[in-house]
Amino acid sequence: MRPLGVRVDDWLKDSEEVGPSWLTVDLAIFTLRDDQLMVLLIERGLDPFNGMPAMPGGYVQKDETLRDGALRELAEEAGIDGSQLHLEQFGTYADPGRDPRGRVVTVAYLALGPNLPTPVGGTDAARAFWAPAARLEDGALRLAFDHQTILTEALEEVRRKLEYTAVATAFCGETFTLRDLRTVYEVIWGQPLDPSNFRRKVLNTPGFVQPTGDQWLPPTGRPAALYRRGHAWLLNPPLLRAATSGQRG
Amino acid sequence: MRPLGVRVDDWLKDSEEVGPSWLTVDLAIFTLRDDQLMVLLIERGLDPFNGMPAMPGGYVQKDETLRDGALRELAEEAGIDGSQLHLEQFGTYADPGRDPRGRVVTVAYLALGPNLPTPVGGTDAARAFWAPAARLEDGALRLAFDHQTILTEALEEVRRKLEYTAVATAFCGETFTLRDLRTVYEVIWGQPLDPSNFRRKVLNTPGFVQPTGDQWLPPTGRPAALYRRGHAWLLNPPLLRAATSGQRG
DNA sequence: ACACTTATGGTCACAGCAACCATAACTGTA
DNA sequence: TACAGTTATGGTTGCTGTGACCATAAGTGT
Repeated sequence: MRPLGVRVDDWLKDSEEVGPSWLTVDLAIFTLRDDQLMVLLIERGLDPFNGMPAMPGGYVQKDETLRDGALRELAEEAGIDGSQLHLEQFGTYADPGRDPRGRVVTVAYLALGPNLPTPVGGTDAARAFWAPAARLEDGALRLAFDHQTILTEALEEVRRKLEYTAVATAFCGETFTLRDLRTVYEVIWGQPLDPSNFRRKVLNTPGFVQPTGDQWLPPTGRPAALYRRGHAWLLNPPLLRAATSGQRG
Repeated sequence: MRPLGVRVDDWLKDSEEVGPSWLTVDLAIFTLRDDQLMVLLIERGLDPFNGMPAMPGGYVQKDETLRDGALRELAEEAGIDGSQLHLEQFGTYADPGRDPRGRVVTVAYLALGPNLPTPVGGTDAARAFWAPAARLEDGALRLAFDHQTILTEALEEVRRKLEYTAVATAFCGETFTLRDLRTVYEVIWGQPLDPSNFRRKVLNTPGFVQPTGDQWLPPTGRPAALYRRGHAWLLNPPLLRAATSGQRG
């Protein structure tokens, strides 16, 4: 092992309480396929947890920002060009016991995109595949490290952000119909929405979507107007889920 | 320098692209004093940036969780017992150039509490003091590292969370009047709110606050009922700012 | 008794919403 | 061509929550 290439405080040098750590990014990549919310997993090709499913991710290189690292891993492990999709940091996990190799800090990123391609095998990962996001919560999936926790929290973050931000458009292509956008909400929230009311709310929210002027001809039915993302990120008013069951708080 | 005490992947060992990093937590500590939102700063006692104001924080120790590290720094540098206040991770900053000593990753925590005490000088910090949060945005303050960026983002996070969560109660004591709670919103949003309407919204939001049955006698005026925090965290419906000026999105 | 202050409660007009119905514009088939 | 089927779009109605504003309650000190 080579010595550390960093200078540290005098106090730090004398202390045995602080040690170096390894910095990684892990990606919670969600997309919509066949009207289902899917999450990208890889099968680990190395110990620890060899053979187990895990989040795509890897070490952040020297002189690389977290975001750049996330984009690189997105390309390497999932074959996805990240410049087209929504990438957002959402949490950092560093519990001492989370990785048997030592103190490994992972910064988790949310990556959302429209109908992403079937992933090619990456460089490190033995295999990459889409799994229904619902599997994360029914306990039918056992993941490496604390990735089960991370992905569950990522999923909840997506659901919540759908209400208050325009993040739903990240699941649509460059242009999309209101039907496409509504399907995003319906699939992720797991409940049908009234087309007419949805339309009114979206169009009355300034900056949510912009009409392109073009139309899309469905296989059957009336043509639908096409839209693209607006400039707004925070939705005001928010597009709230009906407070049907459960607690409201 | 002692060798690393961690095992790493074969791939990692061979690579010069990945190096160790140092893990710190930095704290954005906000409180209300004299009807002003204040942020806690320390004056650095060490290079780099010796003598400059900075966020309280420090290295995370081995076998310590991020949260425990944040709580320890809260006690060491600010003399604050963190068990009573709201502590929440909100972002991680790791740009290669952010610290001249090398790759230092900092996980930023939001710490919110009611009228916190004037800080005693900490162990590392030369001096700790409260500064008006408004100073963060008027450019009158120059902070060490990227702390200016971090604190500005923290402030925006607080403002936003006020709308959608019950975080405002974190700025109040164990029990509080609706006037106290309203003052939190008024100070942080910088706009007056109608007492009557505020009352109705808060009481109609299930789980936001619970009446204690006790009263508080102000120096003048009618006694006010006392409340404590409710069980709800997400507010439904949210307590939205009036969409007066500016963009709504 | 009175003014002063603050908490609490109510009214009213209006905006946004859910539920529902109606129409438009395309497809394919008899 | 006529028609059913399908989907997008548009409108109506009753209800709920909101902002602006007014009224009352319950303390203080003079």
